[in-house]
Amino acid sequence: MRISSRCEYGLRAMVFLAAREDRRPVPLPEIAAGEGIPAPFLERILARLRESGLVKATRGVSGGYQLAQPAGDIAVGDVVTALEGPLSLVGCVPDDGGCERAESCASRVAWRRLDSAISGALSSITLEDLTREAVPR
Amino acid sequence: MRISSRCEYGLRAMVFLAAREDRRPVPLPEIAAGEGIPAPFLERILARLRESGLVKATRGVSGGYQLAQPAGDIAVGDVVTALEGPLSLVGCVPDDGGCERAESCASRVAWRRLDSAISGALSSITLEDLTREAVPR
DNA sequence: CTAATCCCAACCGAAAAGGTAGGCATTATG
DNA sequence: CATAATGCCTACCTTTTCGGTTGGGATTAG
Repeated sequence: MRISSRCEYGLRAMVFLAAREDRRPVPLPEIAAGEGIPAPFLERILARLRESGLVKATRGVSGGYQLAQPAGDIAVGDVVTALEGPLSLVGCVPDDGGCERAESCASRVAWRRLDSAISGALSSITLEDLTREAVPR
Repeated sequence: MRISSRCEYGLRAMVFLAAREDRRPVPLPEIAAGEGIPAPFLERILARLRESGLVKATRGVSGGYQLAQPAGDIAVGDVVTALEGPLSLVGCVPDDGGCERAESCASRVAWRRLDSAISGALSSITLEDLTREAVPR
């Protein structure tokens, strides 16, 4: 089980934006260079984040991207969900997807516990938390 | 983030074996039919589980598969790891993979916490736990 | 006007997922 | 010994996803 590059890059970009205390838009090439992410790829990642309402973009000269909400209001899980789609480990978690065995399925118990462990971890960490923990160089 | 069918099937098969209190080998077609898994696919899944020492196989007539260890000694994480490979969310978790930013990387903090949440959940549930929780029909 | 910037659609190669087909090796049982 | 049930193995196939590129268009500050 591996986090996709898309998701990894996306979180890095969000943290990068969160670390910019000045609230002016940051141009994409600057994020890409700062984080070592291929620019065209990052562009599509930011498009998804924008569609999910996590960042807002300003076009034209001196435009760029900013967080759409305070860093403390954006959880890591919001970023992951925006980029990976809804977190669903198996078809029957969290909702039984029409599988008639679901109620008596022992395996499902395991996936549900895993699901809540993941959801808990991802929703409890905000971008603000991460910028505080980063060691400045 | 989704569990692969391979992994889902694998856990179901393991629980199926664990539920067999009689310790005689269970033929593959019986597992496949009982769990609704394509037999040739299940065969390759069981091969991996055997290579990892989680099940043992007996060939020939009246052969089949059995758990290689008591159900209480096999954690769900063992099954997942056997089928999915080592659980590594990103290249730098749990070990920095030569990334010189790793020490000061804010995102890594998030992945590490997620990693420990997942590892904790997967290692704390055994097959025995699951067979106890299953609702018999 | 022009250069910087975001926006968008199409394409591409590689890998993995999910599954199938067919044949070989082993062994309990009659 | 013959046979049928079983596990073991290799190769193949189709579809989807991943990671990324190309090329062009729309917007806007200076």
